[in-house]
Amino acid sequence: MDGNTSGEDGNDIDWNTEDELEIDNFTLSSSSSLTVPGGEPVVGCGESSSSPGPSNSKVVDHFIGMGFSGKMVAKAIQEHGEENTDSILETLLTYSALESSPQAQQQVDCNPCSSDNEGSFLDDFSDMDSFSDNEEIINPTSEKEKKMLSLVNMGYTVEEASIAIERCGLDSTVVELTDFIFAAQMARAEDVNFPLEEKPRPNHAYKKRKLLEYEMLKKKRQMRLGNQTTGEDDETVHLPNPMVGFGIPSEPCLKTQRNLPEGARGPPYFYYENVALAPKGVWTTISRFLYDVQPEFVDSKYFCAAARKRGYVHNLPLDNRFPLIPLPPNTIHEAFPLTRKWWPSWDTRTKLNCLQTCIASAKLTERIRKAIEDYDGEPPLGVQKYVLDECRKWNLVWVGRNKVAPLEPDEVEMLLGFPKNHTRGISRTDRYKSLGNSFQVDTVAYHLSVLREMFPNGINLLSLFSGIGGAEIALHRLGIPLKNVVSVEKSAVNRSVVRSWWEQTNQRGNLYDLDDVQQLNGDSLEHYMNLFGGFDLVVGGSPCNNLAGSNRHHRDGLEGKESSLFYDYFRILDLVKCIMSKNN
DNA sequence: TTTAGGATGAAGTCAAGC
DNA sequence: GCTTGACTTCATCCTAAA
Repeated sequence: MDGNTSGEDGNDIDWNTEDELEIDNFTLSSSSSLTVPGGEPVVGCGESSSSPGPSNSKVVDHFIGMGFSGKMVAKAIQEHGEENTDSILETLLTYSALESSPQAQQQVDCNPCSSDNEGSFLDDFSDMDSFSDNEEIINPTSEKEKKMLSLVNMGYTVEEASIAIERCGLDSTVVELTDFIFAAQMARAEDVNFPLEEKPRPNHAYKKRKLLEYEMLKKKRQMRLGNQTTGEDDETVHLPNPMVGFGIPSEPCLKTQRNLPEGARGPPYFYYENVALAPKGVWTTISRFLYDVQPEFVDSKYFCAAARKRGYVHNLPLDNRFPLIPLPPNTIHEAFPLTRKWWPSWDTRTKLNCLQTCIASAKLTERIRKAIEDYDGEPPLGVQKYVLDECRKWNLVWVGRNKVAPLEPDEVEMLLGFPKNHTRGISRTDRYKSLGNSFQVDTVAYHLSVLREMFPNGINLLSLFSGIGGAEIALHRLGIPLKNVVSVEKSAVNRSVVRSWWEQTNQRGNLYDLDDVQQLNGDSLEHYMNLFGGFDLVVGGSPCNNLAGSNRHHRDGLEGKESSLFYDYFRILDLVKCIMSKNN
């Protein structure tokens, strides 16, 4: 398969449903003709009331007779006048539906994209602005109602929508209104005194906009799955024991075939990574968003001398995987033979624990030295336990008599499969941090190895949360030419590491490095995809800060400040799938 | 301002024992 | 089945020194 060609797997996917439009157009009345971002009018599909408006109380009786409350009917008539029965009915149906079940009104087929609608991408909220503007032109008398509909369609209550419009003004865009509501919601959630009168600060606007995207994505997901997802958030994804995924080099044939859900089939191939030991429900959510693909949980201790329990969600084939050669050292003593001389018999470790972003201090190693130096032979069991606990916790190795030490950065590089001195040149603290947040290259390469036969002429890669380029290095070491790489990484230090590696390895392709996944929208993606014909692979390991057990302060799950960027991975992947589907 | 050191547990998995 | 304890965890915040 050529790098620029699309696979056939995705051809049977129904890409044609007007998903975004269905999300936006919650209205139940056929009388509602709205203009969408692409400029095409969309007509609702519900029943309409086209009968001429009867006069006075007959209108009230008419709607009360249909089952609406008198109060609701009066309010609707007050808003639209007795003659405008279509609008009255539309409002009544909306209010009624919202009172019963807002979610129930969104039972629509929600395909990931609208292939006929130019520019109608989920991330592009300027579309929503224009949506409002167009409404204003078409039907200025119902502007408030339409804006309320847009807001309640996003999951806000009628009360929240009404207050937002009242406080921000009728001229406000939908985005401004949602920003306002989010500011209030966040303030309530954090129990912070955030007066409703206070307009959201500009520097918070983008964050709240992201949260809006997240809410919409969640709804989109719920709609796609229908009632199946209701109440299933606590469903636990069980971790395999042993954690060997679908196979490891020493046991490669555990599973070679699987039936991917239809929505997961490429193009492009995708590969997502995060910590396996995340709070309950996280992997269920990740799996649901990523097209119901079951995660592959792998501990990198089966690939190298250090544990690294990670979950990988991908749509790659499973057969004919092969490991990177040479195989990395598999035990501590193989990796660090000089430690063997000083290693006490009562330290039975053969593997290191997970390599993290911080290391033990010199004072701790000094305390350990003092704790054991008084004993000529083996220290008492209590001392042994203290020392072993600290050694396991901080991944200490024996470097002298009674002397333990943390791993040096270049040793961490080696264990994780990076080239020697890959991160050299940045501060020691940054090296540990960047390495601790990176892929284990051999593990990732084993999964990606199936791409080598498919892309002999090279690959176009979209690398999100690139870090220090673990995915790029894995592909390079696999012998897969990197034709075009769009690498998105927030840290300038990490970007410089990847750029330096790119130049030192004499890559013939093109590296485009960007700094913020949140600013990667449909337009920029289309730009790059038109430039070189689409992406073959979308890789990303979004921040784990709020998922990792080591985080004592903000282990907030996928709703955490950093870890919520997972939804940007999904958003961008979904956009790429949409654009590629549209272009084929 | 940058860098490094030190103090700070909870949440979850797993195996053993009952 | 349940309980218990051992074990593990891509970290954050504050302070001091350079």
